[in-house]
Amino acid sequence: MLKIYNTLGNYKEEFVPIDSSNIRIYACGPTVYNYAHIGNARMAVANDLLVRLLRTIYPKVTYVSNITDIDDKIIETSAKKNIPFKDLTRKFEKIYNEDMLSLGVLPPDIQPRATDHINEMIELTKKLIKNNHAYIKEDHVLFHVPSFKKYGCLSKRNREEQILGSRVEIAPFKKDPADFVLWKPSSNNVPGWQSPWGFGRPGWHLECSAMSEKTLGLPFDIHSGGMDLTFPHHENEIAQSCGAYNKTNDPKSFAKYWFHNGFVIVEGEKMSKSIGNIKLVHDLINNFSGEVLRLTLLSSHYRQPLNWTVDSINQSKNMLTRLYRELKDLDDIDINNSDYKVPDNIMAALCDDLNTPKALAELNLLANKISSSSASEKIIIKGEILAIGKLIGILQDNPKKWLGYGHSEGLDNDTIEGLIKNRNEARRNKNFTLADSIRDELKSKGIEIEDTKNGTIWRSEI
RNA sequence: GGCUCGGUGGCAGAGUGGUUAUGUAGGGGCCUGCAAAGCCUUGCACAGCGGUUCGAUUCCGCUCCGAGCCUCCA
Repeated sequence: MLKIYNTLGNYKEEFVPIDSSNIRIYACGPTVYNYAHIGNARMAVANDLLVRLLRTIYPKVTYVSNITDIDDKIIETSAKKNIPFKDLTRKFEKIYNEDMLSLGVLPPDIQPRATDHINEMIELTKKLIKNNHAYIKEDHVLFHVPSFKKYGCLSKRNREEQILGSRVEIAPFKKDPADFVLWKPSSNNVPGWQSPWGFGRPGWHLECSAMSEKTLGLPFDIHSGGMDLTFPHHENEIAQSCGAYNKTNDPKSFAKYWFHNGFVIVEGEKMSKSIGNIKLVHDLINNFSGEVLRLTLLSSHYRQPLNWTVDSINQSKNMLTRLYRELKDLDDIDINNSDYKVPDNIMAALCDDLNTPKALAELNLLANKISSSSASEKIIIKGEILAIGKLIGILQDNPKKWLGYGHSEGLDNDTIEGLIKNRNEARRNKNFTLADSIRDELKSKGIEIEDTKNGTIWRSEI
C-alpha cells in the first residue's frame, strides 16, 4: 500500500487511484530562461521516483510535466539578450531535458508547452467570466478570489490575515487585493496573442490549469511541484480549474493529491542569486556523475530541506563506489533480469511516502550481508541490489567501467601496463623502493593500483 | 504580524514510548613487503526547561534557535 503526504489536508494518506488502470500525474515544470539548478533537479528527481514507484504498482501511469515558455522573466531575458523569446525558451528547454536525463530522470510521457495552449487558456478564461469568477478591468481579466469560498484550502491561509500582513502593493484595478491576473495586455514589442480581450498574454497560473485538464482530464490523481508553489500558484490553479466548472466546494474535482518537495539549501545558506551560490546541474555534471548527484538528491527525505554540500556529494560518491565494488565482486555471477525483485522492506520504505533514506539504509544493510553469504545467497542479493537500483535509478552502469578499471584519460594503457610490469619485476627482486616509486608515479597520474591474488589491477581515480 | 515545517552522534540523515538506524569520517585489528581493496571490530546522539508515564529522543506544554511561504521562485 502506497502512502503519500497530501498537502491538501497536511497528512500522510493512503493513495487510492481515481482509475487504477491509468494513474495520472502532473508536475509543474520549469520556466525555461536559464540553466536548471539543483532545486529544479530535486523536483524532477522526486517526481521521477514517484512515477517509477507508481509504475511498479500500477499497469499504466501518465506523467505530464510542462514547460513554461512564456512569462515576464522570459520576456525580460529575451529583451536583455536581444534574442526572440522562442529561441531562448527552446534552447533552455533542450538543455533542461538533457540535464535531467543525465540525472537519470525519465522523460515525462507528455511535456506540454504553455505557448501551445493559448486557446485552451482563453477558453478557460471565458468559462470563468461566464461563471462570475472573473471580470474584465482595464484590458486585464482578473480572477475574483472572494467568489471562490475554498480559496486558501491548500495553503491553509486566511484571507483577512494575509491582507493585514501583506507587504505587496495592490494594483488599483483589482476589486479585491487577492485577485490575480488571468490575462493581461501586451504592448506591441511584447509577445502576445489575440484574444476576446485584446492582444495580450496569459497570467502565469492559467497555463497549468489549462494543460493539466487538456492532457489528463479532470480530476486527476496527483499534482506536484516545489513547496513554494503551494501558494499562490497551486492555490490559484485550484480556484481556476474548480471555478470553471462551478465545483467551488470541491477542490478535489481538480486534483486529488498534492505532492510538494522541499527546498535545496547550499552549504547551509539559502540558494539565491544575491548570494551567488546557485548550483546549476549543467556545471555540477562536469565534476560529478549524474548518478552521484541523483543519489545526493535522494539521500534526504523529499519533503525535508536538503543541504547541498561538497561533503554530501562525496558521501554519495563513496557510497556508490562501495556498492559498485560489491557488484564488481559479483561480476561472475550471472543472473536473470526477470528474477529481479525489490525486497519487501525496501518497497515498504518507498511506499511510506518515499522514505528514500530508509530505503538506502536497507540497501546498505543488504550489501553488508554479501561477505557472509553463501554462493546461492549472493545470487539473490545481487538480483535484489540491481532491482532496487533499477527502481530508484542508480547502479545500472557496468561496475568496472564505473569504478574506472582498465581505462585512463591520461596515460595510455600500454604505458600503464608497462609500468606495472616493471613494478612487479622490482617487487620480485625485493626492490621495494623502486616498486613504491613506480606506484607513486602512477598515483600522481590518477592511476590507483591494487595487488590481488590474481595479479595487479588498476583503475582511474573517479 | 499570519501560516507551515524543523532542531538527532565530527558531518549527512531515518526512525522509535523501553531493544543496533544507515552512510561517511575517526579508533583498533586481520590481510599485504608496504599500500590499495576487502573483511572484522569500536567510540560518539537525540536543543533547553517542565509535564504525562514504571520508563521519553519519541507524547503534551513552554522557551530558545533555524528554515520556507505570505512578492518572482523548484
